Amino acid sequence: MTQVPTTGAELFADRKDVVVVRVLLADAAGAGELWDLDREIPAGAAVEPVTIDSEDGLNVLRHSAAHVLAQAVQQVNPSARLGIGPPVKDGFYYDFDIETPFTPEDLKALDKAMARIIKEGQTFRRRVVTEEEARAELADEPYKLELIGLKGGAGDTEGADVEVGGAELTIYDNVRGAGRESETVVWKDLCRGPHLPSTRLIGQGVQLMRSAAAYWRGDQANAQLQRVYGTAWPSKDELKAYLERLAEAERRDHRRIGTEMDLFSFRDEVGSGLPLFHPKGGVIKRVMEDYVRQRHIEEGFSYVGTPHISKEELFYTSGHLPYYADTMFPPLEFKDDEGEVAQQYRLKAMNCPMHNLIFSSRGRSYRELPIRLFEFGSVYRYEKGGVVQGLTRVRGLTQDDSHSYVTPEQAPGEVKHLLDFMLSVLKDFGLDDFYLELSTRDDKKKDKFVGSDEDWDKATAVLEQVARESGLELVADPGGAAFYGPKISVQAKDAIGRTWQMGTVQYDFNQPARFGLEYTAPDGTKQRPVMIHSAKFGSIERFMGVLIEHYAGQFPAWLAPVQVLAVPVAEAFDDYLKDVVAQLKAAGIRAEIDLSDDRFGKKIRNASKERVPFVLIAGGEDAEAGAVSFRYRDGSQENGVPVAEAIERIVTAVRDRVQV
RNA sequence: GCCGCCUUAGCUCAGUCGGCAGAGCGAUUCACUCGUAAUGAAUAGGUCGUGGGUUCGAUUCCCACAGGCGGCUCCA
Repeated sequence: MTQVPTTGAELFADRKDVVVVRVLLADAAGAGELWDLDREIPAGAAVEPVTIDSEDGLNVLRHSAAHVLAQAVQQVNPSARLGIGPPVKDGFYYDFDIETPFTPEDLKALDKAMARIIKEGQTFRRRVVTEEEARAELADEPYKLELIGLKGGAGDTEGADVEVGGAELTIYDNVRGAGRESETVVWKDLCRGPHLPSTRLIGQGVQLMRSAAAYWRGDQANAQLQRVYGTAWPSKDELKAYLERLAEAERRDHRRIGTEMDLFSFRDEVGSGLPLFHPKGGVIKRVMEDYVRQRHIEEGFSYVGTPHISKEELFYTSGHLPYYADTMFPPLEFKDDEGEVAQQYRLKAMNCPMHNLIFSSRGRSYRELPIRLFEFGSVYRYEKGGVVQGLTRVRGLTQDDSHSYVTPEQAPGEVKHLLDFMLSVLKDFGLDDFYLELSTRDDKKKDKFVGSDEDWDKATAVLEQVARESGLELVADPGGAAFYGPKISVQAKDAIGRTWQMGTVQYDFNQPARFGLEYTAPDGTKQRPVMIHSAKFGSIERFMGVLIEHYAGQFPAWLAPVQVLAVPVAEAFDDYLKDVVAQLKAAGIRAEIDLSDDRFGKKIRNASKERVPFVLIAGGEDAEAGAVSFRYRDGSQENGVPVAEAIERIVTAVRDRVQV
């Protein structure tokens, strides 16, 4: 508790790592606010130091860095108009309205200009202004004026609250030579703050990364601004560590590894977003499918099959076409004798309508429920040109898609069943760090969603309850629901900490009504089932991409395209290893032998580049002992393992799906 | 779909300020090759993404389209 008016700077004069303070006024509740160090703190307030390496401190650092970027941009190009400049994960950005987009050379020049401002040690000085004053001072900054007009409602625009989110409007002056006779304000910006006391504290952990266009206030209908992204860290070493993490992510990029390991390709001749799986990628895909199919059957699902195309009326019945016409491939038209279009077919973008028809193919009894239909459904979605990306966003994909038809009473139990099942499947593939996202309807845009308020509330409540009972972290995603119902999606963290959206469970009260689905209840009345959609890993293509990056191509043996590569030390041992490989193949192992005329060292190098889990080597010592030597992907080795034991060890590792 | 950048051999990339196109890896052939990440030599391989335009001449300059990369918007 403070006794007399003071400042954060005075309170923590001996703490160089304190960059702002968290202040809770005497009569206020909540977590308090972040304040600049030089702001006067009234008596009775609770004050906590905030250090630069804390989450709050990093955000302040990055926000201040964004300001220096904006100052540098206007220094170089005074006609650049300012958008917003918030901190984001690992860094910051700032949007500018500028005549010509930034080039990489521009970014280098801006990096230098920022370094000069940082080195100079300018002071960030907070100043409260009235709306009229702010409008007068920022007359040349149309975007800032717009934000002032939005004050209060600015929460709708991501990042805008860092400019005008506070209770009062403030402008930050960047002061050169503060406290001296010669002090001058060299730049200013509308900003909520807080900031570091001095630009000098930004230090050398800052680097501009790239520039790209971004719509003003995130709306496609608005002007496009030029956004500059930067990263900022408390020290140069942390910056280097971050850049190394980016480099590691690039080395793991499934597009690069897919080419290196000859797993798949995309060809202009076929079209954007339509992958071709090569033999080795085909092995991975097939193993994934075989395993997931078996698990579904064990969990009470029936494997079904449906066509890739259908008359388009089906998608009007389901309700998809009016909502998603622009992401479905255009129709295939059949003409009659007069040349008039007599029938249009569509590639399917979802499997549910077909499964509904299987349900309705005959009368259904309550005794049959739940009916669980499952298939690897190939669907085609005409994703917009700019969003197609590797295997993670494609135009032709295979969903491990299921639809459970249940009574309303059975619905909560089935949602739980599906969620547990999905998590256990993902764990078997080596992902075990999850959180859940609950996507709900946007109440302001009800026309984008079909169904009554009661249905939505009920469905959302069922999903939310099951999600909470899972014990996993639950994140809200308002407005993210499908048009026909809310969904839970599973987000999984990979080996280097990135999160990926995996499968979903969706509650659908809409399609059963549109398709007139019904079952006969015990009392003889016709009742409407609830339908629950679920894809366990979303799409096989995306999941394979995620697995490639998660494992950096070093798959556990059960998924590896080649599980064993035998490498003879010299030609004399070819026959010995051929026999071992034959035994492995007989045991169901994908084993190959390197009979090329490369020298031994080169064969080891090749095996290493192929990321084969087990490299088996045999030379004179091994052959005499009836043994082989193991070489693993980390370079470790184990010599003289008897052949029978080696085979047993490999078979066990594959069966138990363990990483080696 | 929008903005910017990019597209040269199977892969990774040089290069041509408009005048017959290059390297490394990979492939093929030959020789060599007994212990844990590159043996050597030779050979083959390219209408420089596609289509138009400008020009005596275009891989190079201009336009359109396709594909890719990074963002934005979107993602049943």
